[in-house]
Amino acid sequence: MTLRLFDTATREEREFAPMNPGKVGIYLCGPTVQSSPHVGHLRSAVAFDVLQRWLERTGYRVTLVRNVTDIDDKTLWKAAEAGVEWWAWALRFEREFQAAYAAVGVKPPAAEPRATGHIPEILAIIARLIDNGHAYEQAGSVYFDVRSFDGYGSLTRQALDDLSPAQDSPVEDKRDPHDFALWKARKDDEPETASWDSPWGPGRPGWHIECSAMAHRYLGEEFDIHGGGLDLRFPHHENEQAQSRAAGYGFAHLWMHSAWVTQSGAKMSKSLGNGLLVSEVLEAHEPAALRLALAAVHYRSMLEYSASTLDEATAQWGRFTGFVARASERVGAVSSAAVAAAELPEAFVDAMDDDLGVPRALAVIHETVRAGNAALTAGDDAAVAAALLSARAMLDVLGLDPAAPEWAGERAGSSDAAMRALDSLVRADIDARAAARAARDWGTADAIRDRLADAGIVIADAADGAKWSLAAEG
RNA sequence: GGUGGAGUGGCCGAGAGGCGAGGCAGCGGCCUGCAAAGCCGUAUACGUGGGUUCGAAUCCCAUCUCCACCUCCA
Repeated sequence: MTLRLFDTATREEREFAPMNPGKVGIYLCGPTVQSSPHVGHLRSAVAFDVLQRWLERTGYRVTLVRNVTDIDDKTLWKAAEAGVEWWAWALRFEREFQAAYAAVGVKPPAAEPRATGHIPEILAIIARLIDNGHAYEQAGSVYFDVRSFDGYGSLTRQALDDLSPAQDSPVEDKRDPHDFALWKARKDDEPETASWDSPWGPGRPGWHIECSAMAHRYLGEEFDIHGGGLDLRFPHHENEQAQSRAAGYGFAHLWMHSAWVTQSGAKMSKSLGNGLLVSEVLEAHEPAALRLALAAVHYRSMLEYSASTLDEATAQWGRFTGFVARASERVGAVSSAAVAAAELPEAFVDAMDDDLGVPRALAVIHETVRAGNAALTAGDDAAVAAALLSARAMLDVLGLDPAAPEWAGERAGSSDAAMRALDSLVRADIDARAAARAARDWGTADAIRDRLADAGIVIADAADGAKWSLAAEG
């Protein structure tokens, strides 16, 4: 079976066929950096990170471009309100987004272009659209002429006459109320640093044009996959596609959209103010657990977030890390090269090939871990080794290999100096408790265990002596 | 009004005509000095009403409820 992906444009799963054998170009709409990231933003990033990892695992070389929209109405407005330069405001949140992505193990993209860094490309594509008769200038702004382009609405099946008018600019300047701004003339109350010279006078890019310009610059006239959150389908992606195709470019072959994180059924969003900030969540939970929680639901299904979501994910993560730690101790650690080369169970491959069926893939991982734990109890080291390799290889595809550098060291077993110091202290307690137990002095033994537990250290007795680990957060 | 999506056991979530995915929580058991971890077992589940079929959570018809996009939004 080969990879099949759901294409928003055709509303069906399509067999993935790259333009160039062995290579995949992906353009992913990144954040508008005007406020702090919430877990919904991370869901989209994690979904496409899993896509990238699966493509890479199955032999593709992936070029993923994720833009940063560092100028828009809200950025200017919010920065002004805060009395900060708009570019400083944008950079502050760009850094927050980068930190959040890194925290949950999202691979850095091949390119991370900013809108304001691509004004020449934006001007070029606008000029091309004017020459083509698909755009027109009006009072220093330039608008896309939706009526001039037959394909308008094809991505999301919208009929122009049924839509509410676009409200990004004064309707009176437009030929059709659905026309949208490619270039916005500078307004008197906007800072001069937020405008650039153009053939139509000083101004700044409209919201959609930057993606067309940057996708063209980094991925060419046509590329394989364009991704983003569900809310971007219309108008953003519809407009992007219209601009690029009207300019004569083939643009994206396949469109993928990730679904919401909801709370009590309602979408989490900046404007609703019900967003759970990444920084808040990570204060109380491990980043890997957050990643697991976000990845565990199919990317096209709503993810219902509640107080128990992270607790459950933490429990599952504990199962994975616990098994990997115990199995590695028993049969020896597996190299990352071996993990990368390991054969994956057929059921796992089938699940991932079926439009990234992570929930089914996770079920295979759980079954593997259970079998591995049973083998550990039975003393079947060959089976333990096989389960360990298989489980780590599958978890690696999801970006959740507990032994990978980004997660190793979160728990006990770290080579970090503080952990070594702690280990030496805890060992003294473990020895004292062992002595008490040998003397059948259960009261003393339990008191030691309780005291360590209060400090967040979990003691587990095993056949070959007691082991300690840090309790899971949350 | 237009477009798209969803209703599955206490909870989260797969599946999409026929052996009840998986996880979390719960309950029973094994193991343990007691625990923890682990293992084994454990469920009148598929919004409602009809219909098709030997058989439907899965197909058809009707109906209710919820959500999203069409304004910034992952």
